[in-house]
Amino acid sequence: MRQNVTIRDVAQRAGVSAATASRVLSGNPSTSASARAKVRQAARELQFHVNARAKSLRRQQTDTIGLLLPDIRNPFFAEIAQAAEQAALAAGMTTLLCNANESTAQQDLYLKLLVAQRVDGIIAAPQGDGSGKLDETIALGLPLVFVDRVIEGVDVPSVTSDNWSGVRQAVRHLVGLGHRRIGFVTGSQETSTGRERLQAYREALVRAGIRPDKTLIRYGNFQTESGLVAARSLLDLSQPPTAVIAADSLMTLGVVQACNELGLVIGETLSVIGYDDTETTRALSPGLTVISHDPAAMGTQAFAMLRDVLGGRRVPSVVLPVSLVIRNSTGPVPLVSASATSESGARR
Amino acid sequence: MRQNVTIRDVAQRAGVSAATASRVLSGNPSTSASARAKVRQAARELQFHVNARAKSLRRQQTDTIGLLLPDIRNPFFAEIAQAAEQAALAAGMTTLLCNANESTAQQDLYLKLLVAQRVDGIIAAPQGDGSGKLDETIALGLPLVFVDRVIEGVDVPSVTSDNWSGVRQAVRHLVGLGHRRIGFVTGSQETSTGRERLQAYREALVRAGIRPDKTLIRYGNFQTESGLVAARSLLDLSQPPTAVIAADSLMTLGVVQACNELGLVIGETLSVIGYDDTETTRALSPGLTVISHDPAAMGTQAFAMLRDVLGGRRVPSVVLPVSLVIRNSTGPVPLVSASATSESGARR
DNA sequence: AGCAGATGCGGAATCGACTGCACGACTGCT
DNA sequence: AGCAGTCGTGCAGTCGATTCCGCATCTGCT
Repeated sequence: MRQNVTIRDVAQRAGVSAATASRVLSGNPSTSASARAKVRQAARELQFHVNARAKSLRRQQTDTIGLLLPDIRNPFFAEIAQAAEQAALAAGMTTLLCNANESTAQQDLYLKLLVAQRVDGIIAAPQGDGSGKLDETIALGLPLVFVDRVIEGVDVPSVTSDNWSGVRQAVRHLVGLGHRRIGFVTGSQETSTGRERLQAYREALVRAGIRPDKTLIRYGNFQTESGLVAARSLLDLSQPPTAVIAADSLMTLGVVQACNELGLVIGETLSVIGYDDTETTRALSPGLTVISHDPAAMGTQAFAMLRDVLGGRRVPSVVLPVSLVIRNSTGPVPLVSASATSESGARR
Repeated sequence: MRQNVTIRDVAQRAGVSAATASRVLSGNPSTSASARAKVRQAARELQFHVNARAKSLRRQQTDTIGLLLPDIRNPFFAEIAQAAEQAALAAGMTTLLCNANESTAQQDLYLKLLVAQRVDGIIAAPQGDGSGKLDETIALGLPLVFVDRVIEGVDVPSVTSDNWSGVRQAVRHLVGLGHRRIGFVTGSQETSTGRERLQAYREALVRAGIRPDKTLIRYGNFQTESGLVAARSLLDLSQPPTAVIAADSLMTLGVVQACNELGLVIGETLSVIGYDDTETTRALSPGLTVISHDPAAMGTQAFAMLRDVLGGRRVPSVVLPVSLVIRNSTGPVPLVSASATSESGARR
């Protein structure tokens, strides 16, 4: 049998009661030096590892947080995960990773599981409108912090980044280069980021005196493949856009893949602005102009906020700034538009 | 107070004993239809969520696995994580994510934590030579499965991919194109993959009748930055290689970044072979020739193996095949070598 | 009617650690 | 010497769910 060593065994070997052993091992100061020495030694000899489940049953606190993310394969969320998890570790807390797979159903499944596990709190990049399990969880009073995404209308502190400003800067940059037909590949409208970025795109166009054109908008799902499909479809238009903005890192990759497929020269025949400045985007050539924010900071910050909530403090939401990193994937409008030369030209 | 609803409350409301309530909720067949109905209803009304910690204390089983990976930001490991975690979820098990940060010390910290949490088993991509906590954990008899990486000499089933064959194919491909000065950016020698791939590189060169040249080998740490530094240094040689192989996905990105920086045309002035066929590599242009394996399959397989171990079955290790995906980043040796034109030419 | 066997249920012990309470020993003061 | 206060310790109860054991009831058969 594995791991039967209980605190009682340690106590016995040390010649003290379990109560004393417990006090020594949990650093309770009212213990004698001799008891401390004997218990520590016994624990070492027996390779004692406290049973965290039993402990948390008694203490009514698990030192565990849930981290509910839509997709860990998305480098943006991977960064958040890494940062949050390292911060938790430093605070002596364990992280339960929950990968909702961009599915509200699976998110609900995981929320149930987190409640059952009696995690002390949850950091989530939520999905959906807050109906279902998410509302229930909030009603339960489980400490919760949103990261990146939010649910409108619920009172939960959040760390997000400034989607409006990011997209506005991107559109302004393109307009400044003379673009007027700007395509937009948006993410799931089930998410706040998906909605906000799309809205920001429309608004920024209007401000620039351009009437938003439905045919230039494509709805993706934050996955590479959807970006690829969206871009293909945009570029297949009889009047294709001269620039495309993608609203998330993976979809950005999809757009770039589509350009490569079609042999477009990014930054010349087509301008592209991506989302998230990841190691990937930095490896692309030509360098990608991106809306950049700081997922690691978001993760760290989210954990700090959760600790505050756990500590009973009231914390305000934070919106982190974003910046537009201009590289070589954006340029002036070509004299002849993207695929006018090849396909749609032939179509007339 | 949050979540005080215990099974006793449910039992009371349903007018039965806690024992019966427990039996109903855990699907024990010896319950009457009427008890089932009453208990289920009461549980629903009270929003009862079983306390998983209490349950596992009693059952001596936690339905939780530990997933110990070196770096979740590495897309390769993110894929493994996602696959393993989804498989666990489907089996009704929770995943504790442990990000060792490519550090043996942190790995040990996490192993301690996993033991304290009494996870049922661990899937790990281990680090180091097995001394320290890893050996202790094995000695404890905690079910363990290695994924991607192994520790030599310990008896733990593993899912790995065929590093030897992958690198051999890569070298052969380059030699076939006429390359004889082939640089190699290897990963941490603290890992089995780091060691095997380097060894395989040396061996493949010898087989091809080329004497391995120490000056063409650079030691990275599986991070992008190290690949960048390594590639810069290789390309800065007075006799730079005409081709470079990178031994992991992130370092591959680093190598590509270095080439972009120096303005080298990948596939012409320098041939590059990367590791792992991720969505990133597929977005690069020119398309990257890569040694490809299947992290998702590794993750799924690793979980399946762990279940077998948990079930007391004896499972053999598995080595998954790899393939060389040839794209456009590899080409014949240029007439004038990579930087001979620019730098080293000027140096003479 | 009488009996064996099946079935559903409740009481109580249990998993492992923590902690309130009480007690004995010791110190320092009057 | 006597007393109050401090300190270290152990006993036993508790957290919430599961499960062994035994009892009562019911069914079906002779």
